[in-house]
Amino acid sequence: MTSSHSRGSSPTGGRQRLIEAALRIGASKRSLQGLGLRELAREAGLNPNTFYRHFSSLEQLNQAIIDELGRDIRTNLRGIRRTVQSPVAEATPRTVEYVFDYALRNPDAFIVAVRELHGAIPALREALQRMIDDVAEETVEDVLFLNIVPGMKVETLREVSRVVVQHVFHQTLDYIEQPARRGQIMQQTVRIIDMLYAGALTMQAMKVDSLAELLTRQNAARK
Amino acid sequence: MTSSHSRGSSPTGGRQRLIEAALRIGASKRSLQGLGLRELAREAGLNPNTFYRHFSSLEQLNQAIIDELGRDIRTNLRGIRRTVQSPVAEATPRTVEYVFDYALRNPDAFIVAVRELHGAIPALREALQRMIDDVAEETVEDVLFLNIVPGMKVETLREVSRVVVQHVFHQTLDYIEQPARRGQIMQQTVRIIDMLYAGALTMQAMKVDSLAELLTRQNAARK
DNA sequence: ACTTATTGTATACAACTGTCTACCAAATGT
DNA sequence: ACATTTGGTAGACAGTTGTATACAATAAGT
Repeated sequence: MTSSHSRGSSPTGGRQRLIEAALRIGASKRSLQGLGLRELAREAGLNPNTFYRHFSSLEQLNQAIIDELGRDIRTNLRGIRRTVQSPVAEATPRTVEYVFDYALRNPDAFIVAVRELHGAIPALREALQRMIDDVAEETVEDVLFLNIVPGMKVETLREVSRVVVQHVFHQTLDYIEQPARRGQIMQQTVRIIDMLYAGALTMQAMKVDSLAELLTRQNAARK
Repeated sequence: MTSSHSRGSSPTGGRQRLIEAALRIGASKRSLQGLGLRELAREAGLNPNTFYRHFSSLEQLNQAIIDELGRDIRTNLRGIRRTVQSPVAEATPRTVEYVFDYALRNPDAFIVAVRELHGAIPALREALQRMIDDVAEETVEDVLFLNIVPGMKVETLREVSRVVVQHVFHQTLDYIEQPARRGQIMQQTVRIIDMLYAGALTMQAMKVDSLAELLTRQNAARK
């Protein structure tokens, strides 16, 4: 021990250090519920018991991480709406670019978030799913405002946007972990999004409810 | 202990029981790497040391689960190809229906698989991703053979199919966990798939590379 | 200046963990 | 018939975990 009984050695405040340690371990080693109080304190460079000064249980730590993650991601993604209203044609690629870049600057948070979206802690899972739904709802508003897909039914738009947000969210993991393929991943992600909206638009314009109908309709028109 | 020192009480073979116990715990409590040898044996109703009769380490257990999951899911999904060649228009809904039904009969396996796809064990993650890619590749072949989306570039088809398989895979979780919404989930999933293929088809037919191009092209045609 | 929170540390303890060695019984090959 | 392999059990070991109690030092309130 370098300087025992002195608090000056930890100027950062233990609470934040513990949360960061949890994200670090959760991103690399195990999932959030697997981590132990002592392992946590060790990673944070603190005495095990210091944990109890800030949280009364591991569950509360999870709750704190939920809040931290939710607030962080939400506010940052909300910032995108304002910065990216540029030319409408560039809305999707700019947004995806922004999200990926943000993910790259907070890799641990994103890795843990994606991981826990399918993880074993229901509370965490639900909180993350709610966040995705919120972001999707904002996306719907943006798409409506920018009139990107004119005349599409709001309900359909909502369905599609949820899938889009979920897909982008998942793709951030590949983007983080495969530096060599980042350009390709971003390009493909944008293409997939465009295809989804294009398909929804086409199916509605042709007044069909399935791909099969669309094809027979087109075949009929061709003759 | 009911009948010690007699093997007749466990007719099922311990190895399988351990794997099943691992899936059960992995699906409900923690992620796979988090589980302990003793907890495992307890769940399986075996002596902790029996574990060593079948696996020399927890890593080997993971490997065994990978094989088990991979083989199981792969062979079952392959069976779909043969049973579902019916009317082409019904190919997608029938396939999705089959997959969801299969997931419903093996919920633990699917929960663990989806969870570990984004989990902390690289080997497991890669194996599952490879499985998804394989299934996507088979899907490509099927789509080509049934001529569902005539004249689409194979490379595009591959991209789209990967996303489709991944999406369906994720949706199985919601399908399992939300009995009340099953009808809706299935219907939405099929719709999303149709939209994706429809969008890819439309964009290629119109010779555009983005949604924005498609819209300007359509606007021009309308005048 | 004196009390009181707040934040951190040290020590102790029971419970649990992975692993080792030794023992047991049924199945199997020859 | 007998030795060997296979699948299961029992007990013991050191290390780790969560938690409780007691103590120290800085910060803040009055």
